[in-house]
Amino acid sequence: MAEGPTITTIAERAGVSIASVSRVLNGLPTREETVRRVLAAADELGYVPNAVARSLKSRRTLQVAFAMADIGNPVYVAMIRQIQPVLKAAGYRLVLHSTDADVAEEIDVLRSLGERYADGMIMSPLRVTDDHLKAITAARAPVVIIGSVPEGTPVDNVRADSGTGVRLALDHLYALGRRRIGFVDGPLDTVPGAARLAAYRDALHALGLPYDEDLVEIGDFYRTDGAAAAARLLRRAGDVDALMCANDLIALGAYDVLRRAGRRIPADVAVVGMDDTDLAAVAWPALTSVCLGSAERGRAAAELLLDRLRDRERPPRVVMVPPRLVTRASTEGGP
Amino acid sequence: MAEGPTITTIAERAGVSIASVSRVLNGLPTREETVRRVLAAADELGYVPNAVARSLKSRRTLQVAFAMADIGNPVYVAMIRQIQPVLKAAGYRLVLHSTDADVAEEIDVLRSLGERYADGMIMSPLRVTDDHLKAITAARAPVVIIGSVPEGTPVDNVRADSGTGVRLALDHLYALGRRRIGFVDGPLDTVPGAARLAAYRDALHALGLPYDEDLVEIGDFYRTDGAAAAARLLRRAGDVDALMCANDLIALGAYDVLRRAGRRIPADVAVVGMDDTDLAAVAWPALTSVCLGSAERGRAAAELLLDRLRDRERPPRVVMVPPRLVTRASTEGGP
DNA sequence: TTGTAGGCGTTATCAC
DNA sequence: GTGATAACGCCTACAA
Repeated sequence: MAEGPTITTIAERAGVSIASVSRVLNGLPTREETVRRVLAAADELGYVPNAVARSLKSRRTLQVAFAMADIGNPVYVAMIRQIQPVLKAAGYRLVLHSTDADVAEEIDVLRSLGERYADGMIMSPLRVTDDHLKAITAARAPVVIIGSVPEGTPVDNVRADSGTGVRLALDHLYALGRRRIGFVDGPLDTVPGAARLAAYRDALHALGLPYDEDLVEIGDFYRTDGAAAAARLLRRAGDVDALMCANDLIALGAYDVLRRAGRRIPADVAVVGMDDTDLAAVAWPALTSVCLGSAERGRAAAELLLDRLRDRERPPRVVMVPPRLVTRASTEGGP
Repeated sequence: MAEGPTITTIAERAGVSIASVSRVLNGLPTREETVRRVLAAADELGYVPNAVARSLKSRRTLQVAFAMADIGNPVYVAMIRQIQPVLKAAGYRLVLHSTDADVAEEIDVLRSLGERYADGMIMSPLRVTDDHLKAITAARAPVVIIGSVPEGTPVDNVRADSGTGVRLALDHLYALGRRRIGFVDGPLDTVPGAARLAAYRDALHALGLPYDEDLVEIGDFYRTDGAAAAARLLRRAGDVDALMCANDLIALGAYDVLRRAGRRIPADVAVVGMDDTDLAAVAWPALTSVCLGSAERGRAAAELLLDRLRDRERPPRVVMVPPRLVTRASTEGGP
């Protein structure tokens, strides 16, 4: 762990100037003899270029940050799995930020881009406040948002269509003969929470079903909150025959409650989740879930960002990833 | 996204030297008037210090890298969840590397520390080859290994005791009356794969049960491989009444196969996994699993590394995290 | 083709 | 207390 060699060390060893060393190392035209001596010296010394010094000069860090609410949610893991190889192939490292969906922390992370430790950032916020929008446009490096931002916001943006997703799920449940379809949502001040509730109402309307407040409960996007909310719903509307859940974690929470209440899935209550995470396939009965394309969204975001890093001036782009219903055992068969 | 302000900009604006700016910004004793003018200028300009320049000077990046096989395995997610906050509290960012358990890539990642983009690294390799050991000791920054390295290797090291873990599981199965206990392992050239097989043999011996080759199958540490291996095992040893699996993913693969074969869990075949990931609790029936303390190991590794960054000279430390059997429905009741 | 020198933005050591 | 000034390691005009 001695002091590492620098181009100066190499220059001395090879008997040339540091400029020549730099040229050789960067493949610029150089006399063959010089090339040989420099490479030999570099090799003997085990030289590795200092990324920090290079960054200071080049004004590029070859790092990209990814900020999400909680890496415990498999949705984000699915995104990272796609983001990482795309970045890596382009020579970028990935820096991770967990924000706990805390607005102040997300703003902070955006502001931290001013430290120039990364060339750009991918962020997947649950809430998008005015402060977010300000921080995004003020950010010192390009930002790609996974999630919906207000129309016209000048930001590269990858969005899922959870509205259509809810619609797909409700159509499916309706086709199975379910008529008392409950909805367990996440917080209404989050973008997905609000969008999914609206979509639920619209879908009911389109199906000619009444909107019944007793059938709706709000928790948070975690399993335990989902369980609590599902329990409340079940108490209020015991005749529910299907549960639409705003994500897979909530759905698994609902599983726990339904089991404890002695309701069979799907015979008594069909359950649909959202995000189609790995958990959906593992759960028993396997969980029908609306796939919002987390993997595709991650990949698209990474590509948008790389593209943006190549051309800062191109107009912002919006990528829509269509939803897809993945039916499994939790909705098979009738009531 | 204009060129960001630097201490030079501030110095001009405040009518002082860059040295004074630096002093104020670093809280060194300065005349009050100067402090005020500098802070005012910095504030007006929205100054944020450049992390790269600071790193070049200070020779610290305030970044730590974490390298693991595959972020798709919840074990690593559990580690990250602990590592991240610990690092963050100490002012470090987290850089992520997925290596696919590829030895060459892991060596590469270790070597990349020579670029000095991180102050240290936490690595959780499946295989530990001689090349690993060489690369680790040659690394230009401190490395903490999660997993077992040969006795006496001068490296900070956090290890689980999967041997004892296997023993706990087999004792449990034996107590439940199981006598034909199969074992689905991962590759034998991995450290955990080899250790767990040895432990399986020892445990059988201690219990007075014969070692039967037909009861052992090797796959990889993924669900599909686990399923294939379990299927082979089932064909060869149809009378198996329990399956010990080398991790949770394998166990879930075994679930699939057992179900397809019409075997009830646990009535016909009890199943035990390893790692006690989130999946174990979600699966149905809930999976009994040996908790190897992924979370604790992550936290311990982060703390070892931070500690090492404070004192490069202290002797290497080894932290052992004891295993714990978490019993769930997949092993309840007798044959 | 090669070397000298300046600068990227900070910190830190000097004199003043 | 404060201001020049020299690093940190690299890249790149510009000169030779």
